[in-house]
Amino acid sequence: MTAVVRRKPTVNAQKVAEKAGVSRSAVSRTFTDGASVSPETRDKVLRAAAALGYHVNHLARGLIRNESGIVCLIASGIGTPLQAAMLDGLTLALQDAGRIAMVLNCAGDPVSVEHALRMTLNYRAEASVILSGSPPASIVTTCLDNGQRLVLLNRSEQIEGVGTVSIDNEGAARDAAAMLARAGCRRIAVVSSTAGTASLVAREEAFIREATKLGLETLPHRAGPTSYASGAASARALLAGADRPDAAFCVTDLLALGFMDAARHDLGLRIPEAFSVVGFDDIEQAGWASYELTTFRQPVSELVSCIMGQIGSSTEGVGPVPSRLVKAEPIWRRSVRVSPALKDA
Amino acid sequence: MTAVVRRKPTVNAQKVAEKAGVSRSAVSRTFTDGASVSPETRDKVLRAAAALGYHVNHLARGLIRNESGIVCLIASGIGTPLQAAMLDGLTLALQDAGRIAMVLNCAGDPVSVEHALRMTLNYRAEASVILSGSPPASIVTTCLDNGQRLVLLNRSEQIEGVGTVSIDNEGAARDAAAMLARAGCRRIAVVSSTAGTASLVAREEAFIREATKLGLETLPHRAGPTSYASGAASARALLAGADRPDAAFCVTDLLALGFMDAARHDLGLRIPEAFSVVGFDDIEQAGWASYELTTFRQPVSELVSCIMGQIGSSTEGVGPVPSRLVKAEPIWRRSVRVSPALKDA
DNA sequence: TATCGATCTGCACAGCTGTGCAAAGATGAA
DNA sequence: TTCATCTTTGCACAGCTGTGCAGATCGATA
Repeated sequence: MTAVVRRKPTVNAQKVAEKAGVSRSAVSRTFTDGASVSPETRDKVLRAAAALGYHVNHLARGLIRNESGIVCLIASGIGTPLQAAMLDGLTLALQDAGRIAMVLNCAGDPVSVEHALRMTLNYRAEASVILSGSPPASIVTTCLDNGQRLVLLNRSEQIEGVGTVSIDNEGAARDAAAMLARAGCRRIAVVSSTAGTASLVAREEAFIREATKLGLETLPHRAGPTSYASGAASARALLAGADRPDAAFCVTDLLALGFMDAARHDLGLRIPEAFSVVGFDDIEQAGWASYELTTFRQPVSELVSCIMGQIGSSTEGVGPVPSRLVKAEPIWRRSVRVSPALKDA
Repeated sequence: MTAVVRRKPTVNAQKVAEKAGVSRSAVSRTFTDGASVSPETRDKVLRAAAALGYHVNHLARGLIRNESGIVCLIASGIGTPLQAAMLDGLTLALQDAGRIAMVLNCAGDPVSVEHALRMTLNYRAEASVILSGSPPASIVTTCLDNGQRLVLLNRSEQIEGVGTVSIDNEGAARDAAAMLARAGCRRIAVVSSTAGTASLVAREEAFIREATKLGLETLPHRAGPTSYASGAASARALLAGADRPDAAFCVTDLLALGFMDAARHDLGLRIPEAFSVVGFDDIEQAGWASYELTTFRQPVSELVSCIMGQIGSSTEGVGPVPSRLVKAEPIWRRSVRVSPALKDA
C-alpha cells in the first residue's frame, strides 16, 4: 500500500467561475487589462477570487501570450558591493515595469554563462542581462532566434541585435592618469586583478598608455582575484622595496581599499601626504571616513535605466538598439594629495 | 495596412519530432529523467534538438507537473553586505539543487511583503524564503493552502507549517554584555536603528537585560535606518557630552563601522584603548584592517543549508518542519580593549 | 414599434508539455 | 515454431489560460 500522492485541488479560473456563477471567460477577462467586463460581473468575480484565494497562473498565461514577464539577471560575485547595488537597482526597476527578476549566479566562465542562458531559454525569459562574463556566440544567436532580448554590460564587442551598455573606462582611466600627474606623482602602481575581465583590462591599458604619454612611470601588478585581499597583497608586494611608487591606480575600489589598509597599517604610509590612491566604481565603502577614496563613479541608477531602455517594452521588433556609453564621473575625496602647484594658486 | 504582428515560429517538441522522424512523446521522454527511450531514438532526438536550438519549455512543464522549479527570495536592502551574501549563497545552493531563484525586492513593510507573496503564487513557486519583513497571516495560509513551502528568517513567531531559521540573538547579546563587562566597561551605548526589525529588537533588549543584571549602565540610541550613516550619527550624538559612555554595542556591523569612524575621525577617540565597540553580523568589512571589529558571526553558509533543508525535496507532505536555531559565534578582533585583569594573568 | 448600435457573454480553440494505456516490436526459452 | 516477457512507441488526454467570433442583452432613436 504505497502512499498515494494526492494532488491538492488547485484553485483555477474554472472554480472561480462556478462560485461566481459566470463563465470562465469572464474570470479571465476580469484579470486581463483592457478586456471588456461589466462592473457587476467583475465584482462577483473579484469576490469569488478573494474567497477562494485565486491567483492567475502566470505559467499558463506566459504559455499562451508568449510573454513570461521574466527577465534573467546573470552575474557572478553577487556578494560584491557593486554587483549587489546593480542587482538592487535592477530588481526594483523590473518590478516597477511589471516584470520579475530571475537571478542566475554563474562563475563567470563561458561555460557557466552558456548554462545560464540555456536556463533562460527554458523559462522563456523575455530578456537577459549579462552583468559579468562573456557568452559564446552560438548561444547568443539561439537566444536572439527565440525572440529573447539580450543586454551585455561592459562588453566591447558589438553584436548585431544585442544591446550594450558600457562605462567609458578609457576616458576615466585617462582622467585618472592626468589627475595623478597634476598631483605631482611620478612612479605609479597599476593595481589590477588576474580575472582578466574586459573592462578591468581596458582601464589598466588605457591608464598605462596615457600615463606613459604624460611621462609617468607605471608598475603593473596583479595579486589575485578582484578583492580587498588582493589589493592588500599588491600593496605589500609593491611597497616593500626601496624605490617605492608614489601613487597607485587601482582598477576597482575593493582593490584600492585593501591597498590603502595595507599601506597604512602594515607599512605605515600616510595617505594622501606620502602616497596617493585612485580607485574605480565608487562603492559605498569608498566614501567611509576611514578611506575617503578619490574614485570614478559607476552611476548605478543611470546604468539601470539604460539597461531598462535596452530591454524595452517588448512591443517593437528587433530594431537595432543603440549601444550606450556612460561616463564615469570623478569623485573627489581625500586619497590624492593636493598638488603643490595648486596650493600656490 | 497596419503592421501585422508576426509571431516568430517557436521551436517546440513537435518540430523536433518531425525533424527526428519520431513521435512527440519520444522527444518529451528524451528530456525526462527516468523515462524509457531507446538509445537510437534518444540520439536522433538530441541531434535534431541541437540543430533547431530546442529548449524544453519549463512553463508548460511546470503547468503539467505542478512543479515550477522556482523558489522565490523575498528581501529588502539587497545592496547591504549581509543580504547580498545571503543572496549569493542561496542562489548558488538553489541552482545546485536544480531549482532557480526569483528575487523579489520589497520594502519590508507587510503590504509589500504580501504583494511579493502574491507574485510568488502567480508563478507557482515551490517555496518562498522571506529574508526580511513579516507577512500578514492571511496570505501565509493562502500560500500553505496552495502547497507552497514557506521559510522565515529570524522571525520569532511559530506558525504551523512554516519553516523557521533563526539566529540565537539573545544568547549572542548576552555574550556581548559579558564580554564588555569583563573588559571593564561601565557605561555602554546600545546603538540600534529605527527599523524595529524583530531580530534587532531582540538583540537590543537581551543585551540591556543582561547588562543591567551585570550592573552596567546602558544608553540606548537610534539615529535612523540600519546603516553606516546612522551609526556615525549615533556616535556624534552620544559622544558629544561630558559623561561619555566607554563602550558601544551596535546591533549591526554597519552601525558599528559608522560609529567607529565617527568616534575616531570626528571625535578623536582611540579604539580600543579609550573606547570599545562590539558589532553583530561579521560582514566582510568588519575584518578590514581599518576596523578589526569584534563581532558575532551570522554563519551564512550554515543558514543557507538550514534554509535548503526546510525547503526540502518537495516530495514529502506537510510534515511539521522543525525550526532551527543557529548560534552566532563571537569573532574576536581588536575593537574591544583587553581587560586589565586578563593583562595581569 | 422596429431598427440600429453598443456592450457584454459564452463557446471553442490554441499554446506546449508529461504520462497512462494499449499496441507493437524485440528477445529469450521451451 | 510458439509462447511469454520485457522494452519501446504512439495516441490521446490533462493542465490552465487568453482571445476571436458569434450571439445575446439592453438602451436609444426615428
